[in-house]
Amino acid sequence: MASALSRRLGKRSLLGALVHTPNPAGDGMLIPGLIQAFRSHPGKGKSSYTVSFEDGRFKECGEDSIIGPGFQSLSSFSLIAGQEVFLTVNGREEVGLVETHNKERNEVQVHVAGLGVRTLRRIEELRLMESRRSPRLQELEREHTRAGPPEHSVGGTSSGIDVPTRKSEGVDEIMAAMVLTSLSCSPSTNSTWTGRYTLTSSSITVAHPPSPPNKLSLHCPSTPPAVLLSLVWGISNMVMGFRLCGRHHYVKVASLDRRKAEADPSDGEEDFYYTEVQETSEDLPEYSSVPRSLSPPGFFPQNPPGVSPPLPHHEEVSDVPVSAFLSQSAPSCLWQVSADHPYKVEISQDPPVQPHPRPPSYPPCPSPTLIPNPPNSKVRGEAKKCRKVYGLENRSQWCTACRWKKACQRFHD
DNA sequence: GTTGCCGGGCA
DNA sequence: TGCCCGGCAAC
Ligand SMILES: [Zn+2]
Repeated sequence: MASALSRRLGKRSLLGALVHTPNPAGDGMLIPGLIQAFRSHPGKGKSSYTVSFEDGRFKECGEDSIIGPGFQSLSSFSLIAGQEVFLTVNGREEVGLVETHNKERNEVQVHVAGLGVRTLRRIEELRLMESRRSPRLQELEREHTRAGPPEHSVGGTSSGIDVPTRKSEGVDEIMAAMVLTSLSCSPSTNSTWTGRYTLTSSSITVAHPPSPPNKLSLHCPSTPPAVLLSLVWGISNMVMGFRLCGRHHYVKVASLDRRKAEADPSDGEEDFYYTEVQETSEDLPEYSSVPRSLSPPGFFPQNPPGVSPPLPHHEEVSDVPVSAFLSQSAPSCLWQVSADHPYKVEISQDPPVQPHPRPPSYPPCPSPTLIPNPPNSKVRGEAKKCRKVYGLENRSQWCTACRWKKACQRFHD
């Protein structure tokens, strides 16, 4: 493989799913949003999700206040007048506005302006999202759900990491979560990579609540800890900015083979690769060094430039983006960061303060570092391997790989 | 020379 | 898949 750099990591999840939640403004309207982050509360048996709204706000929602595939059904909610809903009228999908909702009798009066009619429906017949499929199929599907148990538990008390077995209409673009806790580095053989980062874990751990100093655990032997600067995500990738050895690094982590992961959900994992996309030198205030164009336009209009989409840590709407805190230590809870956004990642020429693109002198950085190795260079691991440890005469004590003259399994570098 | 291990062969 | 080894590059 060209980049020689792929790692399996991450759990597929609901991240990126289009859902509806009660408007944080409190007007009772159910408004659309995207699942941005997921958090499990170990021991509590409940999960909460960070939902972003079209106006750029964020809210952390309990799973029982979210409507959508893999979450609650609309039936358990009260609709207020003015709520936009979709319904099937004479075999065609129409959009209408709720006028009244009688919960006891399960009657919702909907005004379908397009047809100039008012109709009385049960709430089960209403949808918050436009269907892409034919209403006929919708009806059939509804018959099915009525007849049998749901495919997966979406009950309000369900706990743990629920991975949907089905994706939502219009949101079949659910992308796997991008998650990682730590990176280690070793020589690279690819020119676009300025280092080889090996994911050593499969989750991104973000302390809760995030608090400075933001530290990213880089499992790079004999390097100082890296300081996380930013997490910015795109359609199928995430750019992580961190400072190490006095330099700023931007590593793009992207989904490698999504289709494969889709086809094999039992696997529960997905391939990602990551690439260093930018490196600048120090002297920048933190959070000011994120490539600006990385901020998702559109969906996060209020993001201050240079700040990643937040991982809110409050129950209420969070207007202030919060940077992530990555820690090697066991976190109290786990965030998974969505890697799915409707925009393209472009790496901007983020102008560092200092005008020279490559100053002749870098601050000293211990080795191994994230500095690139010459392409195609083959580096021998530091660690002593079975052969050396046990000696030729004790070949029987070697690990199998060593016995077979393969890469040692017992003593990793 | 020694060590680590890739790539290939064989059963 | 398990096993072995030629050969090469890093030390
Ligand atoms: Zn070994």
